[in-house]
This record gives sequence, structure tokens and C-alpha cells, in this order.
Amino acid sequence: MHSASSRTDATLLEVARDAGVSKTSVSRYFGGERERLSADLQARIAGAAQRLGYRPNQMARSLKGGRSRLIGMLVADIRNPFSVAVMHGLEQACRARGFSLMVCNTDNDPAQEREHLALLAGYRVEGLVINPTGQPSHELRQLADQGLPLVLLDRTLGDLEADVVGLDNAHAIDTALDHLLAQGYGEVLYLSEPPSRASSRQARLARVEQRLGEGAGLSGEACCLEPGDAPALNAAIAAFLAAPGAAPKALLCANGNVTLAATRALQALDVGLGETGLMGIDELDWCELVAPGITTLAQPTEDIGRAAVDRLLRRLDAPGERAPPRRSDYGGRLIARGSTRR
Amino acid sequence: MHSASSRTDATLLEVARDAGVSKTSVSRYFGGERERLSADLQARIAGAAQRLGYRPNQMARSLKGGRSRLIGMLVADIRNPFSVAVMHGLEQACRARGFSLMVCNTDNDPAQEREHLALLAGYRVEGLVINPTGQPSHELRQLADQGLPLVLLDRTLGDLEADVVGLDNAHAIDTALDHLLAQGYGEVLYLSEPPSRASSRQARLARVEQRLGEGAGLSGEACCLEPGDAPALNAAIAAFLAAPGAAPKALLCANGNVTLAATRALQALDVGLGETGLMGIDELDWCELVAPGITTLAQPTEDIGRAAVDRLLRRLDAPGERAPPRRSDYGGRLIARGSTRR
DNA sequence: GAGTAGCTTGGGAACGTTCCCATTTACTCG
DNA sequence: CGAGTAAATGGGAACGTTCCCAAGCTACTC
Repeated sequence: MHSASSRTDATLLEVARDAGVSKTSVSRYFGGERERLSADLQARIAGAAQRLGYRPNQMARSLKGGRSRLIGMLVADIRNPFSVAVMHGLEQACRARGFSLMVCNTDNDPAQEREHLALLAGYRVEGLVINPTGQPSHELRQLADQGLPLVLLDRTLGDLEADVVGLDNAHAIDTALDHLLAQGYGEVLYLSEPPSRASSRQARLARVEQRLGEGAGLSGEACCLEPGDAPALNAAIAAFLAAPGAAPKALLCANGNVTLAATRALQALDVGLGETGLMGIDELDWCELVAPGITTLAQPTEDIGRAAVDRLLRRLDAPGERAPPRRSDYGGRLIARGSTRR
Repeated sequence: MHSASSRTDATLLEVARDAGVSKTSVSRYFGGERERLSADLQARIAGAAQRLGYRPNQMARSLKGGRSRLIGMLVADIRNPFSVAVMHGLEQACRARGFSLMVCNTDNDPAQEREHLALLAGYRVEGLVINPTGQPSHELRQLADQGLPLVLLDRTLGDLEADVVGLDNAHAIDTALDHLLAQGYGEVLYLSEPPSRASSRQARLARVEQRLGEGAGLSGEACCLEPGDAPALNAAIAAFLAAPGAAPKALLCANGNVTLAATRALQALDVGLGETGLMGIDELDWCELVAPGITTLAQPTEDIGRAAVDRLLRRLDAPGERAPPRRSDYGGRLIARGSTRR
């Protein structure tokens, strides 16, 4: 049992004194050079550290060494399961390579983004993974200019020089549309949030429009609505379903949030799933539960997380060298369920 | 535009030199004593800092001051929406009080818990919020002994001396059972994961057994199953529904995970919701989507997060003073939906 | 048997801050 | 008009590490 009132932690120097060795030796012991020390010294240090409850002070450590061993993550919406899944992959990968992850949630608020960016910079994170909200803030640009390795999740950001890791959007849209076509749907309504600043939304939208324009068995339209505008969504869907047309109709949702909103809308309109097709990008817990199951295109979130760390560390290992920004695109996995079975 | 190759950040001393002032003044400027400086000095410092892209080094700062301004959170499963929601509340509250949150996910793995605990201790977090997995690790006990303020989420942990913030379990169970009774259900199957180490599960289970034992219009049983054992769950539910009994039957799920599993099971058994009642503790995105909507008892997650930070800071403000551990219980909010309407 | 190489060990100067003191300057008051 | 106070500023010693360099020792090599 420890004396309950010791409020300040033991320091390296105290351990050294207690063990009767120099601070350098203690530093070596905890700094991964344990094998350089004689067995005797090791034992004495271990004993003293144990006795005093010593833990190396990371702050002092990174101050001297210049290496914080910290990776920062800026996530736009922590309550989005996609973000959480990627975060999980990131954390695993970081840990495996001796880094820790510091996560900040911006709630889609540029002010919080700036503030958190300053925070992370203050802790001298060695790399940054960002799920950007709007356009690049001044702070972010400045960090990038200073050479801080940056990885963007899912979307590019203006002309910001950074690696991007995400879904291969064109391929994802193709997979989705091909699936709908194969299941016998001919008329598609593509639902998305406004693509304004988000490059991935633009890419998906562009591919959809290209494919729908080509004909080849599919026709339809794209519809971009503000998130949360349920009446508009209901109206858009109702209009789409009411329009004359011989081919079976289906909805394709650009991401998980849209899938959620569209599912609500279809229930409000009392439309049966399957008869009218429904498919979404992003797999979610509940997609299999809403009868008869909602077809989705799952993103390989863990892979994306791992890849992000990979990029970061690659740049860290080659400091100074200014490699051109790189994109990594991952394929999605189709999970076919009842909502696209007629 | 900054010179792209400056890999090391500007320091306080460089700013001081550039501005032609002493480092003390710069320290004051960034340390919240800005008003003590003359307008002239303020302007010169601001200019220099801007020019050099200076950001105070948090590491050095907390090294000297002994205050890391960091709160640690240890969460058992980051993919659990309840945890994320609490985390969100925590983060907001931390930010509002000038702290930052460092989150670690243990994936329910004691080894990772120990490792992350060491990490957080290394960064000298000033308080710790824990969503504990099993029994208290040695490391945790040690930190507690050293007087690090600790808040446990949702469950107590052995004899560990720490504040606890969570749902008022007895009251929650009462609310749920009263609702089921009012809706005309008479026979209840309570589903839970094994309560082994988790005090909140024990508390809920105990109250359920007490109430079901009392009679008063309700009878039934409790059933504890390993998470993920779908066949056993199906069998248990099937047996419950097949048993003779005149009163309408309902299922009560101890938490979100159980609700998910039970919903799957009911679908597999092709049982209609409402006719057989279903109710869960924890509100989830999809509960309104599974027809006809699943009744839940929502936990006030944001409040819980805020309360946790509150406790922590209260102890931080009164250092040394060893106040007895305290429990805060929050009430849940009933969200009645179709699954408990006959 | 001296020179060299390798191992183990320790001393001390950083790292970028904060904060306690001292110093200077300008005012007020009796 | 001198003393006393307040406000503005700066110098320097910490804080707990790491890491360069040097010292002592043992054991070879030629």
C-alpha cells in the first residue's frame, strides 16, 4: 500500500538516487537500452522504480527528444460510426508502431476545428489525420506549410498538399449501380448532401451523373438536400416515385446519414423496401435489422485507418523529402440484402 | 507563405528576440497575463509571433508548471454508441473548463487497459474517467492510491476508491417495468449479459428480480447470456414465448447490445413487435426505424459526461482533501414506441 | 607490454517553458 | 520633496528528461 498523500510523482533522479546509480543509467533502462546495462544495475533500477512507483514523464521526454510520439486526429463528427470505425483502425495502427492517438472532435464547427488544431500543434503531434469539415482553415494551411505530415480522410481539401486516403468513389458508384441494374431496377434517384466543399461527394455525384447520362439500362436523377430537411426529402422521394416510368425504381444514398434519413422518409411514405429499391454507401449496425434488410456498400474502415498511419509514418521516416501528395483508394464490399430484392 | 523547409517550430525565445522583448514578457503574453503588458509590447509580440508562426509548446509548459491540463478517458469499447455519447459530453465539458481529453480504447482487453493506463499516466493526466472492463488492474489501483482523481462510468469497481457517475439503475428498472405494466404486459423476460463484475448489471438484475418476485401484476424471469451467443438467446426467447400463460409477454433488454441481439432473435423467430413487447435500456439511432419502433429508456449521456468532469475538477480544486467517494445517479428518459403498444 | 577496441557507467548541457525575484519608471500623498 | 506604492519589464533558476562525451575496465592483438 502506498502512502496516500504523495501527490507528486517520483522522478528519474529520485529513482537513480534510490538505486545508487546515475540518472543516465535509469534513462537508459526506460529508454529501450536496457540490454546495455549489467544485470546488477537492471535489478537495482527495477527495484527502485517499483518501490517509488516511477513512471517516465512523457512531457519531459518529448521536450528533450523533440519526438512526441503523438499522432493527432481531427474528426468532424465523432458520432458518425464511419469516423469511429476509422478511428479504431488508426488507433490500432498507431499503437503497433509506438505512437499514441490524440483525437479531437470538431462537431463540424470551423471554430472548434481551429481551436483543436492549435491544441494538437501545441502538443507537437508528429502527424495529423483529418476528416475535414469545410475549407482548409488558415491554421491548417500553416501547419502543412511547416511540413507537418498530413493525411486527409475521404476527401481532398482545396489545394492543400496532403495525402488522401479513402474510398474509390467512381468504383463504389459503379458497384452500386451495377448491383441495382442486376437486380432489375432501371430508374435511380441518387440522394446526397450538397457536395459543395467535399470532394468525395463531388466525385460520387459526378460518376452518378455520368452513368445515368450514358443510358445503358439506367436512367434517373441526382438530388442534393441539406441534411435534416426531412420535408424536402419526403417531397423529393414522393415525386420520384410518382413520376411515370415503367422500370422499377430504386434509391441510392451517398452515405450513412443519408441512408438513415431516406429510411425514415420511406417509412413515412409507407413505401415497401425491395419493391422500391434502397441502397446505401456505408454499412451500419441497423441495416440488417430494418426489414427486409438494407443493402449497403461497406467501406473498409480498418484498412483506411491503417493506411493513413502508414502514409504518415512514411513521411516521417523521410523528413525533408517533399514527396508529391498521394491518393490511396480502397474498394468497398457489397452487402446485398432484401431492400434491393424485388 | 512560409519557407517550406522549416521543420522546427519557433520558440518563445526566438519570438522574444524578434520582438526585442524579454522571454518573460512573451511568456506572459501567451500565459493569459496579456493585460499586464503595455499596448506597445503586446503589438510587437503579436507581430513577431505571427511572423514566426509561433505556438507555445504544451510539453514544456506542463513540464514546468506541473499542470498538463489533460484529462484521460479509458473506454472499454469505442464502438459502443453509449460510450461515444458520453465521450462527447466529456469533451465539451473539458474544453469549456480549459482541459483537453485524451481518449484510449481498450477493446475490452485488460492488457490494453494496463498499457493505456501507463500511457495516460506518462502524459500526467490530471484526472481519469474510466469505463472499466473487468476488475481493477494493479496499475489503476496504484494511480488511485497516488491520489489521482478518478471517475468511474456506470459501474463501481471492486473496492476502488472513486466517484461513480451513471444511471440510477433501480429507478430505471422501475420506470421500464411500470411502463410495460401500464401497457398491459404481465409476463416479462429480462435479458442481460452476465453481471459478473459489472456492478450496474448486478444492480439492474437485482431490482428486476425484486420486482418480479413481488408480484403486483408482473411475473417473469431473468436470463443472463454471453454476448454473441445467438442460438442460446433464440432458444431462451422461444421457450419464454412458448410457455403457457395468459398475460401478454414482453422482453426487457439490459443495454443496447442486448437490444440489438434480441431484435435479431425476434426477427429470426418471426415474432411481431408490439404483440410481444420489446423494450431496451439505451437509445440508439435505429430504434425508431425498426417497425413499429422500439421503446427505449434513453440515458442522459451528455449529462453524465458533464457530471464526470465536474467531479474530477472538484477534486482537483481541493487537492489533498480526501473526500469520500460519491455516487451520482441520473434518471433515464422513456421513449415509448410501437414495440410496447399492443 | 603498450595500443586498441569494446563494454559499462556517469557528468553535464541542453530542450522550451514558468515563475520568483529584482529593477526601473511613474505617481501619489502627507 | 522624499518616501512609499503600483505598474511594466527583465534575468535566471528550475521542471524531468535525453544524449553527447569522457572515464574506467577488461581483454585482445601484434
